[in-house]
Amino acid sequence: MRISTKGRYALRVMIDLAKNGKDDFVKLQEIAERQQISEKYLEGILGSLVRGKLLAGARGKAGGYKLNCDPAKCSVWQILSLVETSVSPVACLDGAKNTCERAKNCATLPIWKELHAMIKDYLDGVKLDQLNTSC
Amino acid sequence: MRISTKGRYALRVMIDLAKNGKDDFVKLQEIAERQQISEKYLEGILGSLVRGKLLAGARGKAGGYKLNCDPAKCSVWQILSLVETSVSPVACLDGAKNTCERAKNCATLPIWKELHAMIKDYLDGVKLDQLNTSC
DNA sequence: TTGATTTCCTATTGAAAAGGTAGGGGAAAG
DNA sequence: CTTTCCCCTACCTTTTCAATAGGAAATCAA
Repeated sequence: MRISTKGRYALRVMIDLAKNGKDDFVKLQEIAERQQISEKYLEGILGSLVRGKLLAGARGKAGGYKLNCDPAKCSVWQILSLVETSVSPVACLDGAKNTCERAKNCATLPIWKELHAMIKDYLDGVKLDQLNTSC
Repeated sequence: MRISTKGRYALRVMIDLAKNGKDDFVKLQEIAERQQISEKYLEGILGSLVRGKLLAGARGKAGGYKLNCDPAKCSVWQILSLVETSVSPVACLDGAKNTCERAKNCATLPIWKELHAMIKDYLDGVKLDQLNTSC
């Protein structure tokens, strides 16, 4: 998988909120400004994170976004899964079942499968609270 | 990194030649037919592998392509590096030095670096002769 | 030395995905 | 009634992917 801007932005925002949004809701505008990301673009990314329950969104005057997960349990993999269009190294591993007709006797498939598992395991092991939130 | 068709084709061809091209040169046409890949497209991929010394190419009547490396030493990583436009999970790790201005205090960079190292190590550990050349 | 064969090299094309931008309508909270 | 998220559609630009086209250069055999 190639990490797109969506994934990188999402991760940065989660780190930002782990640091700056402990109690109160933080406005989209504020996050966007601090992270130097277009408001409108970020809106879509935050929407995915809210739908995925990693963030809580609140409307109205004192509204905004807030962490909705334990930073010690929330993994990089979880975050990326919510915003990336694909999280596998090859397209044939994307869906629930492999639709490639070569799959049965594909000599390279086992490599991609193991690679995918490795990446998932690693990123699932890195939690939000292990990341340097001081910068 | 997302593995593109170039990378996957290259790997399949290397496996093919490890099996079918032990001594003689094998024609492009023959490889393309066996692997069901467009001749012209494959030509470019094979060119990269030749320039990278993993294959030997010979022109003329009895020409074609042949393995130019020890299958016990040639790794998947080596092959992919020659044909993929990028082999890192994020763009900022692509060049020799990181040109991202956020690099110095980027909280996420260490993750991408380690992820990249993991992927490289794994794929560098898988050699051509460990792959199932029977299918 | 001519002509067939086959790789080598460069350019071009077409389609899809990435990375946004713009706008508006609705719901909820204060 | 203002603020803010929420959700949707449409549009745009750039880059990458995948593939095609055409010819030059080398090899070898007759």
